[in-house]
Amino acid sequence: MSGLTIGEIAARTGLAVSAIRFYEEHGIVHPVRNDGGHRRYGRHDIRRLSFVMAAQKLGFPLADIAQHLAHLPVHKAPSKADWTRISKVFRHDIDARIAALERLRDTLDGCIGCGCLSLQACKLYNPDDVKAAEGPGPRNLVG
Amino acid sequence: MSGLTIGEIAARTGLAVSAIRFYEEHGIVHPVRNDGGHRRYGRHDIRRLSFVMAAQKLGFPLADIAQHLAHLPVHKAPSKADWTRISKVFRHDIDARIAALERLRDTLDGCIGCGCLSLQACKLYNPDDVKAAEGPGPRNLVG
DNA sequence: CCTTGATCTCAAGTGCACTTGAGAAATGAC
DNA sequence: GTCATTTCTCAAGTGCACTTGAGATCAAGG
Repeated sequence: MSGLTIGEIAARTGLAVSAIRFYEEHGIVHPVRNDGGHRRYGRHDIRRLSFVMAAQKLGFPLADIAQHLAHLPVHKAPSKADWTRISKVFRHDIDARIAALERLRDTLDGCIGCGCLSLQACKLYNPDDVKAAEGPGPRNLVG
Repeated sequence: MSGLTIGEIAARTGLAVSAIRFYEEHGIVHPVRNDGGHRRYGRHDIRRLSFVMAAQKLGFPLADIAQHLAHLPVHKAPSKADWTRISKVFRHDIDARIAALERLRDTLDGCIGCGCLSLQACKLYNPDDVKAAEGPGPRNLVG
């Protein structure tokens, strides 16, 4: 029970080996080393990395995610309370995100009606409504 | 009625002058030049740029946005049909995004219940559910 | 052993979306 | 006509999130 290799972790999470090493540099995982200097991971690291992937999809920058994870125990499984606390932060953010998208959707519905021909009235142009659409700031949703 | 300067466009959209020039390089706006070689924009360019800002918040990469805008007339206001078509694409994407977030939220609710202590059962870890959360891939939502 | 494949470190490169800087020319109020 | 402000071009730099490459070492099956 010496732990999982980086390759096994990569296979289980779907991440690239290079990405996992990169995450280590940024304090997201903290593998121990075996006699040969190779990284050995615990099962809880899979969950940390899964959390990172989920959080990234939500638009959190890595630094923020690392910040959250810094509150979890490093080498053992976090307690139920630990995860519950973090999950609630997520839950809150997701709710806000959904609300923002719904506002944007309603705004767009208005635009479809008006054809966006009126610059003064256009809700897409209107700063307040653009602000209401605040949310991600993403990268590649359409692939 | 010689058109708006880049500074005026920047003021009206909230974008940096450098960003607007950058967008021109990427085919998003097509200002004309005055005798001195300075860019002159039309009012419709404000709307094009507002569209870009909204689309970026939704996670569209610039190249895709430019692709969409390529279907609008360059130097005059687009027709109602033009905007309606584009708005519908947006509407579709927003609906999908909301659905994905709702799925993720439900998943998280499950995790709060279970405390994410079971690796096998954890929905955040479960590949299918992670896939269900597919969506953005953002940058900076928390600021 | 031997060899094949995984892993190691460290430096450099990539892609996106811009920003910054330098030096020159145009604009616009006085 | 003067002068601060704005704009111009073009090259280079920035930040994030990684990937790629080079050269060396470790691990494990036959």
